[in-house]
Amino acid sequence: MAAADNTAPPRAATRIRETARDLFYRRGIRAVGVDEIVARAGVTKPSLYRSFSSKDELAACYLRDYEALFWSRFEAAMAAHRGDPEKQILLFLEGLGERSSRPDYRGCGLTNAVVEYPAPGHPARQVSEAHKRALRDRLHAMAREMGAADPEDLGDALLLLIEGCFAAGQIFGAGGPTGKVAGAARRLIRAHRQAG
Amino acid sequence: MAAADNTAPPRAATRIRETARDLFYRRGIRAVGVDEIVARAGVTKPSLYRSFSSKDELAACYLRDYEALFWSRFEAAMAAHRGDPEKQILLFLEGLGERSSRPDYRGCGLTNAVVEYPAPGHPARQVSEAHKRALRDRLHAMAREMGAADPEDLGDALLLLIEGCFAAGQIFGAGGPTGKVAGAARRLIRAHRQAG
DNA sequence: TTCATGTTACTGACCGGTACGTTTCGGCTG
DNA sequence: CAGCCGAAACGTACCGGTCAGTAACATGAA
Repeated sequence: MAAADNTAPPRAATRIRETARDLFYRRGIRAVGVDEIVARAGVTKPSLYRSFSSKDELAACYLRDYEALFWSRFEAAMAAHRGDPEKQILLFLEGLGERSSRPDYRGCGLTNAVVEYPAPGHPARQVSEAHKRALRDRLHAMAREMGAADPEDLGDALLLLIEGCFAAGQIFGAGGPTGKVAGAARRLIRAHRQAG
Repeated sequence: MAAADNTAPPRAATRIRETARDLFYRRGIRAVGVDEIVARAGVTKPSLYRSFSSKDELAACYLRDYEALFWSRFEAAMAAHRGDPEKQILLFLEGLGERSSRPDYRGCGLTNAVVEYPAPGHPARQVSEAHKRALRDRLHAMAREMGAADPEDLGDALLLLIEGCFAAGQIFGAGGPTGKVAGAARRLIRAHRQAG
C-alpha cells in the first residue's frame, strides 16, 4: 500500500540515498563504509550494488543531491529580491553565515569531496568541480548586474568569502568569522561600485 | 663516522616524517596507509610505531610540521614590511594567491585535516584548530594595527578570504579566483579605514 | 511471470598494529 | 689490546578486522 505515484523508484535505493546523504555529509565519504550505509538504511549490500555501480558512484549521486539542495537555497534568496542582486547575495550570505555557525556544521559537501578526492577525474570530484564552475559563473553574472566596474573581480571575491565560510564554519563553529560574511560582502560590493 | 651531533633522532623516523609529509599533503591522510608510507620511506612498520604511537599521532606530527611551514611563510611577509601591517598582509596574500594557482596545489594541510577528521578531539583536528585560532588572533591584531574601526570584523574577513583561497585553489587551479585575493583584501582594508 | 528485494556466504586486498628475532655499535672490563 | 655486554635501531612475519564488491538462491508482491 501507499504506492502513491507511479514510476516509483525502488524504495531500497531511496533509503540508501537518504542514509548515504546523512552519513557522507556528517562523517565524510572516505570515513563511511558501504556496510554501515546498508545497515543504517535497513537494506542489504546487493541492493546497494543493484542501484549503484560502485561506492564512488553513490558518492557522486550524493553530491548531485547536495548540489540540488545548495541551489534550492540559493534560488530562494534570488526569489526574495528579484531585480536587486546586492540584496539577493546578501540574503544568501546571511543565511550561510547563520547555517555555518551551527554547532555541527560540516561545511559544503562538494568542497569537502574535493578535499577528500584530490585525484583528477574522480567521479565525486567531477560533480564538485562542475558545480563550483557554475557557481562562479553565476556570481560573475550577479556582479555584472550590480554594475561593478570589474565584475569578475567582485564575483571571485564573493566566491572566496563563500568558500571561506564553508571552511571557517566547521573550524570555529559558533562565534567564528562566518557571522561576518554578509557584512564583508556588503563592504566589498560598495567598494566595487565606487571605484573601478 | 658521521656521528655529527649527539641526541640525533633515529634516521628512520625522519625519513618517515618526510615521506608522510609528502604523501599526506598530496593525497590526504585517510587515503594513505602506513604500509605505503614505510615502503616509500624505505623502512619497516615497526620502525614507524617505535617513533609514533599511532597513525593519528603521525598525522598530528605532520600537521605540526605543516604549521611550522605556514608560519615561516607568514613571518617572511611580516619581516619584509616591518611596521606596515597592510603591506605585510598584502604581500602574504600575493604569495598565497600565487601558490594556490599552481597546478597541483592541494590547499592547506591543516584545513584539509579538519575536513578529513570531523570528530571533535581527534589529534589531527586539535592541532589544526589550535593553529586556526592562533591565525585568527594574529589577523585581529594586525587589523588593530591598521587602525580599522572594527578590527575583529576586518580580521575575520581576511581569514575568510584566506580560507577561501585554500579551497578555491585546489578546485579551480590556475586562472581561478585566488589570483584576486590580494586585490580583494586591499579593497576591504581601505573600506574599513574609511568608515566604521 | 516478472521484478525488486532479502539472505547467506564469500573473495582478495588492505587496514592499523604487534610479537619477536636480528643487526650494529659504543663502552666497559680484564 | 681482546672480549663481551647491553642498548638502540631495525627487519620478518604475522594478527584480527574491515574494505569494496559479488555469486547463488530464496521470498514476496503485482
